[in-house]
Amino acid sequence: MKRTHEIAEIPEEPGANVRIAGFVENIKEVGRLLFVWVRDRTGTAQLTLKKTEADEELLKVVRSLNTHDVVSVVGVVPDRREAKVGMELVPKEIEVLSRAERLPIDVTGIAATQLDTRLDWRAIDLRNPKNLAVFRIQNTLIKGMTEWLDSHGFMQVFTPCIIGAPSESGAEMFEIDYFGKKAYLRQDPQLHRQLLMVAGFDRIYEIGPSWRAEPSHTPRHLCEHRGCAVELSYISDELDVMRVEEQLFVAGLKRVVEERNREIEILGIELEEPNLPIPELRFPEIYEILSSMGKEVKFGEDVDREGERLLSQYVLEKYNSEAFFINRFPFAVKPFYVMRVDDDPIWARSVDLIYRGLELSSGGQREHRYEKIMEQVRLKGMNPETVKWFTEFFRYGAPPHGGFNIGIERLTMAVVGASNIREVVPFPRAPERYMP
RNA sequence: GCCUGGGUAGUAUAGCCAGGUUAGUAUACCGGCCUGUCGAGCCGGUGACCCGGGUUCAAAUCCCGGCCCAGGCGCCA
Repeated sequence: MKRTHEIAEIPEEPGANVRIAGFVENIKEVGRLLFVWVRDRTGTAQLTLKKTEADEELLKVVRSLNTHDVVSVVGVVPDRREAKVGMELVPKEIEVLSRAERLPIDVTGIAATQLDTRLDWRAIDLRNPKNLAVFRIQNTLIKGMTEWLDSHGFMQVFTPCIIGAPSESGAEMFEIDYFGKKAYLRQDPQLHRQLLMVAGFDRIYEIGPSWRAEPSHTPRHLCEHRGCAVELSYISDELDVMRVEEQLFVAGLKRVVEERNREIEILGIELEEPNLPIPELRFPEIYEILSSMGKEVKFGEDVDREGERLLSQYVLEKYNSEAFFINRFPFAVKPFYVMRVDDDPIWARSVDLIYRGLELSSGGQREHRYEKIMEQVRLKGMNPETVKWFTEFFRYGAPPHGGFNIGIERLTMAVVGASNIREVVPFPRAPERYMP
């Protein structure tokens, strides 16, 4: 191997011999001394050479170094550590594994490069330790969530990404050629998850991508995003779904608070687990709340972005919570498969989770009664034939069920305080970007 | 898709409204100096007006078209 230790693992004892490897971060010459900073994913080490004492060959190598060259270094831990950047080593041997030209972007933050240019050079941009911190946090969120799901009886499954019929909702789908026939990339795995409830799988989750062919030019939309989608059976109503969702959500955040102090510090963010239960606001009361805040929304209509922000503010002031549920959306603005409130059917048992002013998920209770589903297909003005592949199954027994899909990038974005969702995707897909 | 703003060295910006000598600055890069730097410092150097058309004696600057970006809205995860 080209190394014996990652940089953070370099032992403290003077005289210890190690071999590390990483990118050259900086080279400085001060008087009779030469400093080389080498960084790997765990941290930075400073190589210190005294020009008067160092080996000629070694000096030659050091003088030839450029920042971002990839090197492997054999070195010794010195008696006295004076470097403030991290570990210090006296190098004995430096092997250059790869040479770097001048970087096309700034990764230090001194002349910070704009996001779009950074994304052109993403693999290099991702060398910025702040970016690594973002993905470590994302990884920890997912770990916290999947461990919670696994330990609460949920089974991970994978439903198809390629689907044969355009789905129910209004979102545009990417069309693909499927052996000469039209097929589509799913815009949500939700209908197939419901079919697994019909199958009696009972409690499932899926982490996977969805695609939207919407030319959305906003800091919070992607054409390709990933969700943690959960579906469960034998619920009494949508409140059972909310209780699962909030525990899952907190399990992810808790894990980050517990394990990612260093990354939280690198990013300079603040993070607290929300208290449970997460407050719930319902239609039509929401109209009154907004009205009291000076915003009038017509009865039966959805709230817009401004309304969403006002509700976030309301919840923060009244409940001191950064997260809240919106429940009982107007059926008019929701797809055919949601369950309406039987004795007040203009409202649906349809739930969004909002966190730090951002919509993280949609979900709720689904309609499992065949006649009701067909009635709602008609109410939405859909051709029953196009959804028959889905609806037919409900003639043969379906448990009451519900679920939700938490947008992983949205969640990550809110947690790390990113101003653009593309920051939290290694290689984001947006209307004008599909490379690299 | 609509609205607003923008595109100047590798990167980030000033200049544009009131068109006119070598297009300023920071950083990166190259060279030099400096007995411990840690966003090191100091000196010197290389390096740029998005593309196409138009107005004009003269265009980075004004006009038209295109491409691209940011933000807001819509839609949503």
